[in-house]
Amino acid sequence: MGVSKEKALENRQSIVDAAAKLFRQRGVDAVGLVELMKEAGFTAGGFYNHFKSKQALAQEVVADAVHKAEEQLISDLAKPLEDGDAALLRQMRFYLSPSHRDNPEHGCAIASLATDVSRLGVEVQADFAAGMKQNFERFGALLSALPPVPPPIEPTPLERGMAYYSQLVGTLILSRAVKDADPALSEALLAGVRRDMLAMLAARGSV
Amino acid sequence: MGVSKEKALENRQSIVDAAAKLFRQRGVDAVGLVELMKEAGFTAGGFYNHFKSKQALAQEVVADAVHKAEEQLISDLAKPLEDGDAALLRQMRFYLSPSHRDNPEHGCAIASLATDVSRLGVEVQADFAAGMKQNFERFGALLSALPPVPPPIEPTPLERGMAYYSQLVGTLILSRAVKDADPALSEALLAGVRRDMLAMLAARGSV
DNA sequence: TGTACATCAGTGAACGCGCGTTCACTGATGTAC
DNA sequence: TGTACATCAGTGAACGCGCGTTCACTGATGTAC
Repeated sequence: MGVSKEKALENRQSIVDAAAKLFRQRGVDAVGLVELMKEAGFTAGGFYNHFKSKQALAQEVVADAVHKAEEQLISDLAKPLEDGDAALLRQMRFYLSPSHRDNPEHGCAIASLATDVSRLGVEVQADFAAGMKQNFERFGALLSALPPVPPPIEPTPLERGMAYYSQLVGTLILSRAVKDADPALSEALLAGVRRDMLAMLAARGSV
Repeated sequence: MGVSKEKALENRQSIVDAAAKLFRQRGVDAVGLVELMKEAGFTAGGFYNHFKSKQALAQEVVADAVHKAEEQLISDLAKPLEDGDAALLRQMRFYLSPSHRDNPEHGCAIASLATDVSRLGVEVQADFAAGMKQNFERFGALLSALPPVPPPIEPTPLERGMAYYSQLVGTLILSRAVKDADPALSEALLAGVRRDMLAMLAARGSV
C-alpha cells in the first residue's frame, strides 16, 4: 500500500494499543493475531513488519503498561493538595470499584496480566516485576505517613506496601473470577474489602 | 482392551487427578488432551469414554478441588486443641510459603485457577464461587474470635474474612508471577506480607 | 456351570480447524542523481 | 526540480502444526440362556 515512516510508527502503536486492550480482557493466549490485527485496523500478514513474534509483542505490551503506570504515578505525586491518607483512600476506592473490575482494558495491568506473565518468559517477567516493585514502594511511601502499627511487630513501609497492594490485586482478581456466575458475591467482595481496608486506615490514620 | 467397571472408574479418576495437577501448574488452555491422557497413563482417544468435552473435565476438576478443600476444612476444624489464632497463623504461614508457591499442583486451587475460571463458563464459575465463599466464611469465623477492630469502623467477620483470604491469594499469585525473573522479589513479597499479617494479628489478638 | 453374545474402555489414526508464521506481490514513500 | 529506482508497510493466500474431537477397531468384561 505504501505508507510514510511516520504513519507506520502510528500503525505500530495501534497494534500495541489493540493488544494491550485484548490481552487484558481475555489473556494473551486467547487472542489470535488475525483478530488482533483486525482490531488494530489491518490484515494479519503485516504484523511481522513490526514485531519479531507474538511473544515479542506481549513483552512490549507489558513494558508499555508498566511505563504508563509510572507516568500516572508521577502525575499523581504532583497533586500537592492531597495528603497521603486521601490518596490511599481514593486509589483503593477506584481499584476495588465495579467499574475497574468490569474494564480490565483500562485498569491495572499487573492484575489483568499476572497469570499470563508466569508463562511468557523471563524478559516479560522482569518488566512485570519492575512494575510490581514500583507499586509496592509507592503504597509503602503513602502508608509510612500513617502512625506506626502498635507493637510488638512493626512492619517496614515496604512490607506494608506489599501487603496493601497484594490485597488490592487479589480482591480484584477474585471479584472478576466469579462476576458472571455470582455477581452478588463479586459485589460483596469488593464492598467488603473496601470496608475492611477503610477500617484499617481509620484505625491507624486520621481518615 | 477390556476393563472392569471398577477399574474404569479408577481410570477416570486418574484422568481427573492428572488434570488437577497439570491445570494448576500451567492453566487449562496450555494443557492438551494428548499430554493430559499420557500423564494419566492412557492414549488420547479414550478421553471421550469418560467426559463429554475438555470443558466438562475442567468443570469437574474445579468442583473436585472445591470439594476436597471442604473436606480439609472439616478435618481442620476437628483439631480441638488449637485456638483460632494458632490456626490463622499456621494457615497463613503455609499459604505464603515458598513451598506453596512452587507447588501449585498440591496447593490452593482458588489461587491457581482464578484466571482460567473467568473464561470457563458459568457452571465452572459457580463451583468456584462456592469454594471462595467457603474460605471467606472460614477465615471470617477464625478472625471473629479476635478482639474487634478499634472504632470508628468495625467490619463484619465476613468482611474481615474476605480481606484476609484475598490478601493471601493476591500475594501468592504475584509471587508466582515473578518467581523466575526476580526470585529475590518473590521471596521478599512472601516474607513481607507474612510479617505484615503477623503484625496485624499481633496487634489485634494475643499471638 | 458353560457357552454365545453384547457391551464398552481403551487404542491410535484421522479429521477439521484455528493458530502463529511465511511468502509473493502491490504501490506509495523516500532516495539518488 | 524532475526522473528512475529502491525500500518497505500492508495485503491476503498459503504453510505446517497442534489442538479438540471423531472413528473403526480390539478384546476382556458382564450378561443371557
